[in-house]
Amino acid sequence: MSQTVDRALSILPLLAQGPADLGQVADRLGVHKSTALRLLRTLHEHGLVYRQQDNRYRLGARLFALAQEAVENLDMRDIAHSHLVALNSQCGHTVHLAVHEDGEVLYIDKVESRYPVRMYSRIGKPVAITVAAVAKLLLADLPEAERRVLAERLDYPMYTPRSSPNAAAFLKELATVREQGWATDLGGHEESINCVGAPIRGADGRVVAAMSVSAPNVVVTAEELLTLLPLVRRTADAISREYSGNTHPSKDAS
Amino acid sequence: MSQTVDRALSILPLLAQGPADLGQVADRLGVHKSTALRLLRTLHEHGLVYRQQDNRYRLGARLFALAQEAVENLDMRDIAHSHLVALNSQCGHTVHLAVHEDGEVLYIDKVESRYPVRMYSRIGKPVAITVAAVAKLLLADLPEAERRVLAERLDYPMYTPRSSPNAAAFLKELATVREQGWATDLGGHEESINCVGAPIRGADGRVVAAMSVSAPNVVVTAEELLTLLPLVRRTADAISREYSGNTHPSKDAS
DNA sequence: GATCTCGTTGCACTACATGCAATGGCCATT
DNA sequence: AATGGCCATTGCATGTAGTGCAACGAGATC
Repeated sequence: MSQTVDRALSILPLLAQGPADLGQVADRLGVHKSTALRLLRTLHEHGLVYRQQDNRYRLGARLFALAQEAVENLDMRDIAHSHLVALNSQCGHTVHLAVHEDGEVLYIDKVESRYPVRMYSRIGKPVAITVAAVAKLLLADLPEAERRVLAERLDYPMYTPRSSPNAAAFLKELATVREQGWATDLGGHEESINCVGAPIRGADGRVVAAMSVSAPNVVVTAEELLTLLPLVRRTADAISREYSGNTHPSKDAS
Repeated sequence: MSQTVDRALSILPLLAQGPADLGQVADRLGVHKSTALRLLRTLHEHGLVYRQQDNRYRLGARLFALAQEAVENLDMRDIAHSHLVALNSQCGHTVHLAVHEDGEVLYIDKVESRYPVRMYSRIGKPVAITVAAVAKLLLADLPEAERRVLAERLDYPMYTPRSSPNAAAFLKELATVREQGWATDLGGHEESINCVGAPIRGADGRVVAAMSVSAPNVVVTAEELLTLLPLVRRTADAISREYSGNTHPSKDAS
């Protein structure tokens, strides 16, 4: 909508691939060097790009600060975290929390076996949207039309023989998930990893987040993991209730 | 330099504090609502902001993706990582790698005791620049003038009684570090945590990064930790050599 | 059902971003 | 050393594109 801003922001994914000098940026943007220079300067002032000694530009530190702050200020993460930790201490396995956003699914919290460390290492990396239990939960709740469009748009990489191979199979899987109110990923992403997940709903009943418990085959079989389902669902429901209670607690803060 | 982009980018830190609606954004930007709308739309198209159901905006997923990619593409991190892991496996303690960028110091890698997991949890959070060993190393190598200006600009929070209290003390500390070629943080940030660090230098001898080993008092005393200094320095030097060898290995990649 | 609030849109205006061409610094080549 | 080429930088004239205004519409509130 805004040409100038559009151009400036297009520089970021470009630099994400690696450092580039002024000429390269100008070329790939299709603008004059002086224009590119101005845009880069503005990005630099805001700390989004950094200029290294050789005059090449790369992404800047402020980007991390923003990403960090963004995650920490998510209401959902705040509310859910203690529940996730509690669940983890009961079952010992890795617990994930994820949300859906514009066709992508991303983890916003993770509690790893025994080490209650917020690991953001996965954040930003696209979740395997066609196979992850949390992804199925989040997409299963989309309106029919939106779901179909999204399903057609996706790629269906065969991580393992059990990965959803195409849109039709995926939509069928989503229908099942929608019906039963929970989801699994039994070796669909990595052969030896199984997950059980449950949806977290807002006050209006729509799915706003999803959580899952993951464990490798060598620790517990898929059947054993499934016995955790009631516990997972109870945790998810508890988070749902707490979230519905105070969705916008800090609305007055200005 | 570019007004439009400047305004658009100013929205990001604003949203980092929490979700805001169109009116709030327009007010805090000092522009008309229609203008703010256009900027937000552009940011939205690039995935940097997300529009939630209640029409409030918050930071978007693409931000995480960018931050993630940025870290993974750092030459220094690539080169250093295996060395850090090796050091960790020898001494068992937490190992940090940090760089300096526009007056901020940030961790770009971390290897935690026994769990060779890339933890980005600290990335973005400002390093305690007045006390951390890696910060001292990076700032000590700045040109005289720049160092003074920066030192004056900083805040000097007293995390513990041993924190640098003011610019004068800090500059003196930096002089020492510069002289001896290594640095410590003995309970300056957290009472019970000690660190030893060494600089990583580019081909021209300038400090381009810094690394440190951290351990709590209860595991090893400060004296014992200091015995690791030769090992730390050797590791840092090894990284320096490797880095100097091929600073820009992928320059031909279009 | 009326009123208020907030997001949205079309439009006229001019401020601002753009491309050009010229300058200067840096490195490599002879 | 001197020269030529490359690249970042800058001032300026042009006109495009961003801006604010005002009117519209949807949704909530009483």
